[in-house]
Amino acid sequence: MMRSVRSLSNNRPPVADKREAILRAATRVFARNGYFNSKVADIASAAGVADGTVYLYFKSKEEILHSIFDRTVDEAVSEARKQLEEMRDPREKLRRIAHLHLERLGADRDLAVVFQVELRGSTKFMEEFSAAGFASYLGLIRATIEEGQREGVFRSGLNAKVVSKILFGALDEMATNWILSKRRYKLAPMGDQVLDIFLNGVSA
Amino acid sequence: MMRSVRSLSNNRPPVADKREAILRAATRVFARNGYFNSKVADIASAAGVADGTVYLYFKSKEEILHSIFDRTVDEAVSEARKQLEEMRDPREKLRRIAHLHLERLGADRDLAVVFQVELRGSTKFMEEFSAAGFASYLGLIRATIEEGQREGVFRSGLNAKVVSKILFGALDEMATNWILSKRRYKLAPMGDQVLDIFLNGVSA
Amino acid sequence: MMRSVRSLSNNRPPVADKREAILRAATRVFARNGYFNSKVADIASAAGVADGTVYLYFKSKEEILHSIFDRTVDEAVSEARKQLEEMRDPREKLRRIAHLHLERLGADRDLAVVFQVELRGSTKFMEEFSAAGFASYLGLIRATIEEGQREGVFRSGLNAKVVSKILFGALDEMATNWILSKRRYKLAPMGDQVLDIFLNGVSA
Amino acid sequence: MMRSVRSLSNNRPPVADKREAILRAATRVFARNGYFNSKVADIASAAGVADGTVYLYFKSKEEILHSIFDRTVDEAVSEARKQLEEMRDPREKLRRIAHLHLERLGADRDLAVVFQVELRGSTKFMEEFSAAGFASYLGLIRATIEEGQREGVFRSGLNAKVVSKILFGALDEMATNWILSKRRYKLAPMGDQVLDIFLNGVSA
DNA sequence: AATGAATGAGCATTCATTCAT
DNA sequence: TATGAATGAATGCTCATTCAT
Repeated sequence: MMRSVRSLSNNRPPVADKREAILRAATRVFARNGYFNSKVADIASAAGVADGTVYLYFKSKEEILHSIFDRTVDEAVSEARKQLEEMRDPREKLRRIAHLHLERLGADRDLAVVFQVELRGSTKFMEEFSAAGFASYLGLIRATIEEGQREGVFRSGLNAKVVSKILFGALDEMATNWILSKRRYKLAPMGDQVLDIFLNGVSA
Repeated sequence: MMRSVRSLSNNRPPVADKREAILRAATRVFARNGYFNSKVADIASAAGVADGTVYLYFKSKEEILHSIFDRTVDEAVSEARKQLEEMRDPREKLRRIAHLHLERLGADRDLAVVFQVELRGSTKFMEEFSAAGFASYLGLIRATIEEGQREGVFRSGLNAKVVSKILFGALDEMATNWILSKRRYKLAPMGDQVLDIFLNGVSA
Repeated sequence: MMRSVRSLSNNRPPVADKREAILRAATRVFARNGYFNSKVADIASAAGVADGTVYLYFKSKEEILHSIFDRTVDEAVSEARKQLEEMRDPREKLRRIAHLHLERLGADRDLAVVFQVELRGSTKFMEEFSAAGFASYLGLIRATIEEGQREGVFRSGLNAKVVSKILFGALDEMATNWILSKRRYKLAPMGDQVLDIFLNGVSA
Repeated sequence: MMRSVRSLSNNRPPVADKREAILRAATRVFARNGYFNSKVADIASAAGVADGTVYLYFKSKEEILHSIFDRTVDEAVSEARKQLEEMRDPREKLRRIAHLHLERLGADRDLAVVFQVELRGSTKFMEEFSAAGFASYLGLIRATIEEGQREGVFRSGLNAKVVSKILFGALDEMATNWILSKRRYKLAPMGDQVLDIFLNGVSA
């Protein structure tokens, strides 16, 4: 009986706890030193575990980087999907996507650095990156644009795939510049200026 | 004797020759293996010089990467400035900038890979990157936009700095996607689609 | 309840069971991967116990190797002693020793690999090896030879100690070659050829 | 001209010198600590070179061990071949082989330890070992025995292959015991006792 | 007794950089 | 200028062993 109670309340802590701690520590360490200059030992000590423990949860240093990406994109996509469900206006949907995008990165500078800088540093990763979650994220934008085209809100002559990249690229650049800027400002509001121009540009 | 003949018939300064050869070799090597996985010995052998010779022209491996960037941006900016001089319409100027941007990267895939992928992999570099030539490039776009605003062609309510980043971000994303895509297509024409939306979006 | 039932129906001491299982598993694992490349975790899983359990029966990985040796030599020596008791002719005794020696190794290739290869890889072990059971094994041979000398069957001018090493070395080489050979043949019969020459060589 | 003179007198020193030094140092280090417990850093420092230098001459730690073996066996075989050339009596030839065998190992205890102990510690190596130089060494003994059989000096009923292993095994055991023994004695003279019995055993 | 998660010491190898020639 | 042999600092990962449960 004790066991079943414990099982319910204490099922993943020992595992999930450490995995989480390592992921969080790695985000911090990668953001500060860069992926290649970060030592696994740094991550371990930042996470409060022994070096070897890292390898109980991740196969390699590279897998840690991948996991940060995967987890974040998965969360972002599913959160966005959920919020978009109850919305109708494609313009509003794009605004929401942009807002969520910048909000999430703006809320965690370390995560933003990893996404905007560290994840870009290898073609190999960029390719997998492109193949996996990134595609589903771009697909979300694209579907909304096509939806708007069907509804006659956006110009139908545009290539939705290219258009979605334009929006993504603009948002991505906002995030990158925000990271590099010394002056601190809020990232999320930049989305409005991007959307203003973008929607104006694509509207029918 | 062979040597003296070669000296006579070969007017290019041997120094510039080798510097150039190393830079070109490094672009190729970085593009294929990634910066961190590229060995200085690989670059040297690809350039046809001894390992140590690399250090007669560059202080370090990192400086080679910087030099690739600097040389290209300097050329790009001065070429753009030259061409823009004889133009009046801000819209046409932006079209020209976009075209030159994508034309240059589209003409040299290795260079494009270095610019879109390898140069992004370190915050440190991104910061210097931002500080140096990149700023002057963004400044070029920004000046053109402000010019358009003064002439009443572009909406005056827009923040020219942000607007220039949006355009850059969109073009940048086109370049990155082009590199990662397996299907081969021409990069430069993508500029038209970007400009269509962008100009539509910012026009008064 | 299950447990008590199992306890009742299972007369073999659980301790000896596991110790045996670990020893057997280790012989297999060492033979296949070599001592240094074998992980304690492999042995544990091959034995069907948890990693930590191994340390309830053995102080260290090295002690497992020693135990394999000790158990086998002890068995071999006592079995040989027992069989020799009822024999008189020193020549027949040596034949029996050789036969038992090769029979035992020939019956268990994994054990043979551990004896002929893995046990040789450390001076430290070789020294203890020499000191312990090995000495008693060589002593058995030597005593038989001295016996033969006293009886006038073997030449009395020979140094029994050296002679016993010669016989052991020849048998040992048969075993090593048998392991390394790709072609499968029976090991035990090789003993006859060794004894033929050996006895011929030492006979008075 | 200078060059050709230098080439003649100074062709390998810088290379051969260091390769030699590393090989010698490795023999010493392996003999004292065992192969698996020897660090490449130990070998390097014992050889008076930097760690990295070791890898300019050897691909890996394992290759160093192989090289020690190869060099020694090659030398031993060619030296033996040379000396046997001018001899006729097969019995004398075997005496010479045994003498050279034990003489060489007896003259360099470290080398002997590597040969008798360290080289035995891995099936993988033992197999290559068997395949390469070792085979040619055994072949030398075997050829001499067959020669003796043709001349009617040795019993023709014996399997020369097995007989050669018996002799090798006996000599090998002398060497191993010599290493393990605390009491210091000369190794080479043991060969006479082995040959006494062996020749007696195989003679027609 | 048994478990297996956690530990952390240990190490072969790489490679940017130097410098004697 | 050019060379390339030599350097040695740097680190991801393994795995024997421990110990709380």
